[in-house]
Amino acid sequence: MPTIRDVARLAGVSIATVSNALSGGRHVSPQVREAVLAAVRELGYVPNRLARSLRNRRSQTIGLIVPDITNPFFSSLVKSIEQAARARGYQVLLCSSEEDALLEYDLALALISRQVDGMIVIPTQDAPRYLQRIGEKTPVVLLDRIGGEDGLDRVGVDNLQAARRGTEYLLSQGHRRILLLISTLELANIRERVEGYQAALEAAGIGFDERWVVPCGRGADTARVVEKAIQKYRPSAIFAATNRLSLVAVQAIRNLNLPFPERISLLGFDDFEWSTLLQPYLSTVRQPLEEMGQRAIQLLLERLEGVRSGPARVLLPCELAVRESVAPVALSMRRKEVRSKDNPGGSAKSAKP
Amino acid sequence: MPTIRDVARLAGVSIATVSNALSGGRHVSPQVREAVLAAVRELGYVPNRLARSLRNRRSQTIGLIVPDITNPFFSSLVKSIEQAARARGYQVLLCSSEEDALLEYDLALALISRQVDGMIVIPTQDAPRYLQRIGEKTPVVLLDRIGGEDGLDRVGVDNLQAARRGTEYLLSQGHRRILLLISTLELANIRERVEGYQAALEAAGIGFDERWVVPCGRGADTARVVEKAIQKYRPSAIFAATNRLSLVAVQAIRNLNLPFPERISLLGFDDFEWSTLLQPYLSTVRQPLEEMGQRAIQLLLERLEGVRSGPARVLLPCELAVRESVAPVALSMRRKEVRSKDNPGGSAKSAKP
DNA sequence: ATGAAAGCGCTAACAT
DNA sequence: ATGTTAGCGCTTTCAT
Repeated sequence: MPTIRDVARLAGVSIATVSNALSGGRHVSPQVREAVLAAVRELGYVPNRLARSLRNRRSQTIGLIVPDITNPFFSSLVKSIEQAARARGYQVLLCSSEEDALLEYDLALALISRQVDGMIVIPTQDAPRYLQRIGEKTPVVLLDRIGGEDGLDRVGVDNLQAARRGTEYLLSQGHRRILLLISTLELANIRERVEGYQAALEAAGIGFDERWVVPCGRGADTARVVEKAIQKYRPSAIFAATNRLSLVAVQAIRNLNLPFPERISLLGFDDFEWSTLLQPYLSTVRQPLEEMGQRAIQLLLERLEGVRSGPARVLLPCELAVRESVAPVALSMRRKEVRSKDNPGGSAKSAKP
Repeated sequence: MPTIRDVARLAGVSIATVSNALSGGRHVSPQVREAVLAAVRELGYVPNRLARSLRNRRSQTIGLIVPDITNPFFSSLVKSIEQAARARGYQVLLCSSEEDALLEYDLALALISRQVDGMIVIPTQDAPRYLQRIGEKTPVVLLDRIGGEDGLDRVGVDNLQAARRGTEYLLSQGHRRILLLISTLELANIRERVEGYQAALEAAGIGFDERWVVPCGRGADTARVVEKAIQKYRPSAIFAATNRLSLVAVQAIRNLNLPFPERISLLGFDDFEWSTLLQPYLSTVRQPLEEMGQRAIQLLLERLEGVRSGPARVLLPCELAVRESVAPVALSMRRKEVRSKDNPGGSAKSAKP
């Protein structure tokens, strides 16, 4: 690989001049500049960023860790972050932690080791301690999974409001028996969605029963879990708190051969392109991916440029994407509901056919 | 950020000893080693990889460029590559070219600039010239889109055989009117799939008509294009040569309100998890993602370790994933087919109810 | 407008 | 078993 010295020699100038001709540090006469560029072309010279960053103590690079690059929610977020970063002259080093806290830690250290100027992290767990430590020395922005307390900048959505809104929508369609599918209660994100669900139910005068909140975990057999819950509680609607869970819910509904959406409605969380495979088209609570990415970059760059010192918190609202997977509850269902034993809200003012 | 000097000072040893204690270049007495590690912990020292790579002239890093990280086919490939690389002690720098040849070029230079030891590229176009030039100095392995001629290592699937196999399967189900959906003929990958389709048809004594090969491009309105083709040619089956096109095909079929798969069958290319949203479950020609990733890494490391000098070519076979989206062609269809005017194979021995 | 030289943090060759 | 030092490729003073 040719170095700056080779270019200098070929162009008949000093290495300082080459550096300045290329990076524009100071004035270089047009003829010399041309000679340098010609030498660069002839040699196929590409500056060594490692050396440059080492010298500058700045890499113009930010790290990005996401839990699973295979999940369209995260990969869309990645896309918006990369675009925003590129527009501001930064490159991003992208890592996937495979939802593995240990790997995530290793990746974070690897990024530090590569001298990133800052990093954006969607952690596998809320507010990992190691990230706080890193955050004391290197700017860190937490994204999406922003539960827990620490002094880090964070960008996420208002999960409580979003889930409440989604649940209210289901209620407005006459649903009273609403199953909530969640991944795990370990993430504050998810807990807030449960709270939103609960708040909406209670505001509607319907009791909240935590048994109707079904943790599905990550196992391969989660569809079975959902099927059992459906059989046990006979919901008229399912609210899937995660895009993966929409998938699982669909499988369960099909396995049980329930008319969909006539007999059972489904509302998802997170929008994703490939969901159009589903018929009826999936209605979802949509997160503002584009804006989340942009705000994360913005916060990080503010830090890098020393504009701000106190931690910032950005909470974005979600909106409802109403499509076809939620149907008004059937009258027959409502009647049944009143008689039902294990209906948490059966006694309320819900059913009046 | 603490440096190796800080650690040396705190531990009361020389920087060489710190280096050796950490990287294990030569023997260090247990006590000294402990002192060094203690100092490392106390300072929160993380070695500077930039400096290390600069000095070593080796980064233990490989670059990976994929056309679109959002596409599950590519992101799954990424996953398998990262795993294989990690297992061999390499880190990967992942880039998405957004199907943009110019951006791809920039990214490749950026990787060179970061002194990657080699790179794996799924190019946006076949055998880009710039990659050949890079390949003369830095090991490059072409993946998936391996058309064109140059001296680079390549790993891909046997597209001709795969498409032929898929088409034969459709034929075996009685289909004679098979529409082939492709993205663009610019990729050899796709051209080979067309050839495979053609070969299968001709082997079955059915004429090949290039009008039945529908280029869908990347536009937003590709579903309309497919709808029109369906209305014009009235196929009994669609073979989507790309996972994205399976999506488009499904939309078109629905918009046309055709009984699926009874009236029209669909065979996809590339398997992907989220396809289970589709009912009936999508049958596909499945590419061996795992193995493709592993072989790519293997080829690259062989180069890096100088085991091999001539270019290698790995062609992997695909297998059929038979599920539900392909139905035997209905008898009524076969009759209709014989009368049809624009049926490319109508005159052949195809229909004999 | 240009050149010479120091030094970013690290490893390895040469010391002892 | 450990220390000293040159140098990886670059930018940036300090010269001229």
